[in-house]
Amino acid sequence: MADPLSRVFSALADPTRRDMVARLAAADATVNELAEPYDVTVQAVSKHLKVLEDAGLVSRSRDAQRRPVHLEAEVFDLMTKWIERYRRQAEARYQRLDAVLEELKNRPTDRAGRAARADGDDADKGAAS
Amino acid sequence: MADPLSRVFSALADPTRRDMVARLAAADATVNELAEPYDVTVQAVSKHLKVLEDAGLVSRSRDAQRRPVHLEAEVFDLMTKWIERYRRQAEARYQRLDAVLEELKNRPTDRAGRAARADGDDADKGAAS
DNA sequence: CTCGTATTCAACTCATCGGTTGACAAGACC
DNA sequence: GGTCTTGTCAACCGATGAGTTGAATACGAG
Repeated sequence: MADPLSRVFSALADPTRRDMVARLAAADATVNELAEPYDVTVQAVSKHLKVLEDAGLVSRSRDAQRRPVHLEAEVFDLMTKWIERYRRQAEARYQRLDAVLEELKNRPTDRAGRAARADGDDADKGAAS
Repeated sequence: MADPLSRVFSALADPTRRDMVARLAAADATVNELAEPYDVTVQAVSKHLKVLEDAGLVSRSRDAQRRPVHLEAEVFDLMTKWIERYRRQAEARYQRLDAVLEELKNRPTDRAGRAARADGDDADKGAAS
């Protein structure tokens, strides 16, 4: 799964990982500190951190044998941008719903869907698996 | 995987699904229309739609044997709220980084991480797997 | 050098995911 | 009533994910 957006979304699709991010938003922490509240092994948490790190959500520095984990908030922008784009688009479409209905009335032989098309903006194309 | 947030994130973790959402933002579409650009079977696309529907991102009405698919933009808010919350928190923390460093200087015997803690806001708690 | 602590690596299990093929249900069309 | 179209359901397959245990690495403290 190469693309960054997929990595970020799927990293946050796990409640444990989301909780870690929430805690890291408050303060940096070591692996052991992070692991403490959950009843899974430290190894499992280490794996979760690797996922978050691969997604760019988190970075680790080095302090003796400790590896403090730090939240990288910038990556959030990647998601918010994607989301906001299509949310706005969908909402705009909702706003002019009456206009669409109007156009459908004018061509009753045509099937739905087709009519409203053609203003399509096909970003993210070719990203299909 | 019960919780709604996980469902939404993981639904959007797939590029094909994300592309469908992008196209649905422009216009409603039938399953076959949606399937056309991808070189997978219609059944696969039907499955993808089920995932999106379970996440609440999409709804289907009935028009004879067709099932027009419609994007439900409201669910996006769930994500944006979550994201914005922790992004803001993390950025605020970044802003007052110098203050934190100051405090660390005052207690040089204490280990990092510990010091910055205790202002923690532990939302989403109990959501851990 | 040895010991304890913090973290990761390796190998394994089990469940879920994305995809397939094949059969089936529901309507429109003749 | 047949048949074509649209869509879903069921069973299966290979890959990946989240978890485990057990061993290895890296470093600081005696």
